[in-house]
Amino acid sequence: MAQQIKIKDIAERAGVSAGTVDRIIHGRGNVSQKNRAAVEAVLKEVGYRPNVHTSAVALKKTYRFSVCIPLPDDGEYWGSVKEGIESALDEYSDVSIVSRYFCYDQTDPASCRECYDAVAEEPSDIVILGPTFEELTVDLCARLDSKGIPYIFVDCTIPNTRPVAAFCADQPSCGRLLGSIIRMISPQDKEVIIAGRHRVGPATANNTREILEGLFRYMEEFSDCRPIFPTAIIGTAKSDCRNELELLLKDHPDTGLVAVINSRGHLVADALRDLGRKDIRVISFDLTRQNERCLREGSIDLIILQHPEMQSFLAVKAAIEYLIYHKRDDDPMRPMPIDIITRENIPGPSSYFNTKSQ
Amino acid sequence: MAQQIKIKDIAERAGVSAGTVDRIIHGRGNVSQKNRAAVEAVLKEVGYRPNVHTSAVALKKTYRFSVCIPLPDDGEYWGSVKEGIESALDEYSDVSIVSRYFCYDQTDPASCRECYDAVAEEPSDIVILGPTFEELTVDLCARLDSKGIPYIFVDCTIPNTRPVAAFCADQPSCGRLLGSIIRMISPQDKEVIIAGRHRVGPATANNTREILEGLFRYMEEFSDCRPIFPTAIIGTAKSDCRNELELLLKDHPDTGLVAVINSRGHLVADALRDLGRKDIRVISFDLTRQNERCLREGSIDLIILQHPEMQSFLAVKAAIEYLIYHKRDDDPMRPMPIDIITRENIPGPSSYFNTKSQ
DNA sequence: CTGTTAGCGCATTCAC
DNA sequence: GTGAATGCGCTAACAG
Repeated sequence: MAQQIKIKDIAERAGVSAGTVDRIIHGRGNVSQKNRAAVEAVLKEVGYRPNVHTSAVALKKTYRFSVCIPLPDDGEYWGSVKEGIESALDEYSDVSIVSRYFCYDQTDPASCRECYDAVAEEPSDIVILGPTFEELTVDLCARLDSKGIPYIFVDCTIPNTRPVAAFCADQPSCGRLLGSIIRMISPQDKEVIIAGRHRVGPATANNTREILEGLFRYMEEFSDCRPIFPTAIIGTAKSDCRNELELLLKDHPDTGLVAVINSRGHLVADALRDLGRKDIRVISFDLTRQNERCLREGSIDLIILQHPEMQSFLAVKAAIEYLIYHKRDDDPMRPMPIDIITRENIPGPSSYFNTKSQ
Repeated sequence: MAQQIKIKDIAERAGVSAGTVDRIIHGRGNVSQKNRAAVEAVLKEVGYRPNVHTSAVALKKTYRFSVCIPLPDDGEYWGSVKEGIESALDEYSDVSIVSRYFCYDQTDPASCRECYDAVAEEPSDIVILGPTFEELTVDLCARLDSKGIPYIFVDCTIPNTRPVAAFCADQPSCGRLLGSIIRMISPQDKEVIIAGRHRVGPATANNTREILEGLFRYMEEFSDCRPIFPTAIIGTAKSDCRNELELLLKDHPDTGLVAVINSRGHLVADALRDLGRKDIRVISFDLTRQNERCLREGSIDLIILQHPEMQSFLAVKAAIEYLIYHKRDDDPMRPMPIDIITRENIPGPSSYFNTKSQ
């Protein structure tokens, strides 16, 4: 197929040695203007693509990956992120990587700051970053930039940073998608409750806000469904959720659908079950273990999913490609798919990209 | 991380040379019982995993891939399959592969037979097979088996064959999924039309039949929606579709939804538009270019999608892994995800697995 | 049957 | 500043 042209070939064409070509390719300096020009001409002409395998073989360097994400609870969102990372490290076990996790409490800016400080001090070759607090992250990225440490975002991206890549779903689209689903499945003449607390203040992540923005914009365009009540009923504790929900339903007995804009749909589903309201449909984000259970039980109807394990898998892959040959795109954004999951198409346990054996 | 143990190490441990170990790993014979036992013991103990890169480097063999699929029209289903293959060949351009396509008319058994004959004669290292006609495929596979040529299925699997792997979505689940969507979005007190011709006879592919089976089984379980009319209105020609649809709607004016069980949803959508029936919702399978247009226009509401380009991408990947080191699983099935696509989550043009550059 | 050896393409070190 | 030389881990050909 393609890719037959070797470094030696272009060396020959340019009338230099392989070593010189290599120096130019890797921008390692110590090359005369004349040779540089000659080689670059050939390089441009032939469209050289290095052989991944031989590079990897020759480069016996061990790369230091720092992974900085919120605490990954098993079966929860960030747990899936971690799984994707592990699975990629396994898939690419032929490149020598040592990974180190730095995890913070995503509800606690202080914890995040502390964690970020550690990351900034760590001598990493690359950082994979699942950001929550915007300002802190901008700060961390500036520090990494100044130390020349590249970083890759998963889950969401942060303005005013310079990541190598960012793997995240478009949040406003998620909101619009939610809107369109609501329009489609909301029982006629019923009210809809939008549930999920939107943390406020400068320390907040964008995702929830962007989802809501997308949703509301969509709802303005298609104003053919009953009024919507943005509320904040989802506390961490089960009882809170149930009580708030009960109060709300007293005011709005004609509710036909609850849309949860975070991963806590299972709390709502269970609360509704306890309240004996089987007639109310539930939509949630994220296929956490609890949500999957509710989906199977039928107490959650739909899940909107932005494959976290795929995002992190691809992040590791991109990191490797960046490090081995300096693959850098102008636009770091890697738009990730958004899926709709029902009981009938729950994805299997093994991620798609991994073959089964081992 | 893992993968530090080299072939040389295990040779040392077993008290033999690297060459012997290699012979055993590759089942190339010419090894004494004693040495074989010793090496296999060590092998099992240490859980050796060969280094992909060095294998690929050392093996400068050029692999011959034969791809045998229905004619890939641009923007249609099998066009996506081809795209996935090309994209994988590009991704793995560092292994030397020559690919050759053998395409047949999926509506014509004679064409398929002829094509299969050519494939059976071709000296391939591996065959990637998108089957349509069951009996012919069983026959081809038997011939490939007898010649020792491995094969991998995409899109669907065929009983009584021995593929290395099979990348396909579970069709009955697709049917059940369709059922659940119908239940969710079908307007109350409206009828539902199931559209799509189910070719009959021994030469038929399974997919459509299995989808229908899944759908009907699901509908039996949840009999809370209005009667369904399995019909066969979708001809190849536009005018046929429109006429048949018009007749049908005369008998069933109260139709609220048409579910198309193949990729021809756009024909129905356009026909409904021509008939001025904007009130009828449309679901279809497969995100072909035409269907994507209708989705954007709003004339198709939902698409059920079984990422054809992902299936074929993974098929090529599996083929490479199988050839380079004889990775073979007991169960060839690789269940593929099924997605629900609306206007708001149409996947981007670049497939997920490929990074953008080059 | 078995050990030894050459070489895959590239990155890097070391003489020149 | 530059070319030649070495080795990464593995495969396959070759010599015993």
